[in-house]
Amino acid sequence: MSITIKDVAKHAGVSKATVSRVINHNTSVNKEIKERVLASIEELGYQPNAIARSLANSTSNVIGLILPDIVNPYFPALARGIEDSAHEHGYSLFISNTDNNPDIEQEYIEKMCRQQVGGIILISSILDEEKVNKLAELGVPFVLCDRLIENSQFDTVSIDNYKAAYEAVQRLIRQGYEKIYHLSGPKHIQPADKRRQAYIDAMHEHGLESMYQVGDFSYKSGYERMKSVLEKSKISAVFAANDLIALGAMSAIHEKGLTIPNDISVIGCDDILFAQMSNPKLSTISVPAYKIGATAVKLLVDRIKGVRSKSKNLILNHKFIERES
Amino acid sequence: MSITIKDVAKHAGVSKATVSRVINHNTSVNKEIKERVLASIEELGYQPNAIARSLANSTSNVIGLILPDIVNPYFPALARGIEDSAHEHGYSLFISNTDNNPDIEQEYIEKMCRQQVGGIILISSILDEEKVNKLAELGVPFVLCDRLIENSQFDTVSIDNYKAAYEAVQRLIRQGYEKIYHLSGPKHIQPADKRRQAYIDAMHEHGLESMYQVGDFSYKSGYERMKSVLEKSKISAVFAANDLIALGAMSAIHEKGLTIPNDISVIGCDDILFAQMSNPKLSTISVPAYKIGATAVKLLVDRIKGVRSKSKNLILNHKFIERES
DNA sequence: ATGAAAGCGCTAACAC
DNA sequence: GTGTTAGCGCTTTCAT
Repeated sequence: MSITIKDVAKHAGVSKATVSRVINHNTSVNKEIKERVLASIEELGYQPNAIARSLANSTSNVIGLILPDIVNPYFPALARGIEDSAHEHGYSLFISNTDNNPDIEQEYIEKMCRQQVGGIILISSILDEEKVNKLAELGVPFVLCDRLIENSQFDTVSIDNYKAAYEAVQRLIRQGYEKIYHLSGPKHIQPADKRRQAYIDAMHEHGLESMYQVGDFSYKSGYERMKSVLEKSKISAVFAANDLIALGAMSAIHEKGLTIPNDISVIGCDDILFAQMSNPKLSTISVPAYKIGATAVKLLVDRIKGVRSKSKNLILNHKFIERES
Repeated sequence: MSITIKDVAKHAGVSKATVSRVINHNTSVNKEIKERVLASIEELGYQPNAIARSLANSTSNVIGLILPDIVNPYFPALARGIEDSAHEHGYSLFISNTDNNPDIEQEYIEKMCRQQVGGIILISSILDEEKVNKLAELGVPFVLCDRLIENSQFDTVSIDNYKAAYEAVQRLIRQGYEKIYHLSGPKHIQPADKRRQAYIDAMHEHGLESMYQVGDFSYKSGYERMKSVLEKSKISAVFAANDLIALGAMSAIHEKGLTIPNDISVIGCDDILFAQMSNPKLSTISVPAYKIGATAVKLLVDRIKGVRSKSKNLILNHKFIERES
């Protein structure tokens, strides 16, 4: 068995309560005693048991992260931002992948509640008002990232997906492209919906015809859709809903013997690690994933500590990155 | 406040112990009573408090994962394998990134111990006998992945890095390449050391001169080293210690106006997601990261449950993937 | 400022 | 087979 607060108390010749007071440095304790306790802690190598603490406090220094899939290259940076910031604030981090399955998502939320996490950062599969209301009943603070519902009682962090996509399409149009195809993301995944709508609006507002196809946020999906598009239509540019799709499209374009950007220009979204490693290097909308994560933790910690009660909806800045595609 | 075991006991007209017995279904309880308790649990929506459970058991259904950096594309698949398998076995997962900093690593290990994790999966920065012995004193089960020290008291999972690299180099030699350069990984990172040694041995055993440079496991490092190599030496093939380095090297080669594999052939190691997305697609040694993760959890869970006491050192199979580079 | 004692929600002897 | 009781290690009234 390991050293407990009782051992320290005995060793320092004080009560458990006093030891507790010095390790939580909130209430004041006699300086001399404090030092004696500190010395005992040092000497015995005492480490407070976080579990016991959590039970007594009915909350823990743990936050939960629930996301679709850490293997999707957009998420590692987000997760890293969350992890760094969490540890900075003294929290540990639980992580689970949902594969966008609402049932699994629900299961993990419950599991984390049983663990009495202090709060949860959720990148949800599907979110509607009803679901949000249910979450609120759980009594655990949530921060919603990327996929959110506006004006909920929860804090949220994201970029302005509509604006980002609109600007990107507008940029292509201004460069003279007219046959711009959109390889969209899945229906009902909020950023995909927003980016699609922005594309449609931008095209129509410039008197151009919109052409798009819904599909997965994956390389394979981008590759396959692009392949079929190339067989049917003559297009001059592609706006992909994310970089993975864009990379897949690039592969299909190369396979067809066409060159990028001379024959077809491609732009993506996210700015994942590989956007700068592709050949040619992918031009894309940079989404500050790391910062979104770090910011989400800040909001959550404030909320846990009760610093703030009004919900905050933060929109971080995106940036268009012009590279070679 | 939420529903506790006491509420359920009262509602079902039994003692807390009985409720505890039914939710842990180990000891036998009267079928009728059992159903009554189950009904009460259902009706009240009772969720056992994992924290209280952990305190009483002095262990938790949580395992910790400590790895260098989730943003490095090799690790997401590993982490995902661990997460899936952990949840399958009823465990939650803590995660922390060390950036290969031994002090941070130590800090996280201690933090997880304070959380009374059931066990820890460690991809360590630096591991020597002394350190391993210290870890053993902690009394928490560890499983070492990828970077390990043989014949320790811990379970380990990895591939045979020496063999994998040796085969890859041999393959190049058999194809007629002679001027094979090795872009190695950092010194003292075990897989990097093994791969480097295998390269050196393979070259010498075939009467060829070994040429290599140590560096980071990063794209940038691969790019820069390759650039300088191209200025000085005439080489015909590159064996990179990982895919990120290989991708960086490919970029430098393209920049120089050379083509792959005609002028220079490149092979990597890991088979990260992007190996199959590059242009040309990267030939590489496939490391079964997901499986390594899933296997590590299995070993750990067995160990936690005391199924096995002798340590196991598992070597999973790698596979050479011939693509276009 | 400090100590004694109750309690957080659960499990595990130990009795019956 | 079931209930009673004593913890697990910590925090937090409530006295002093």
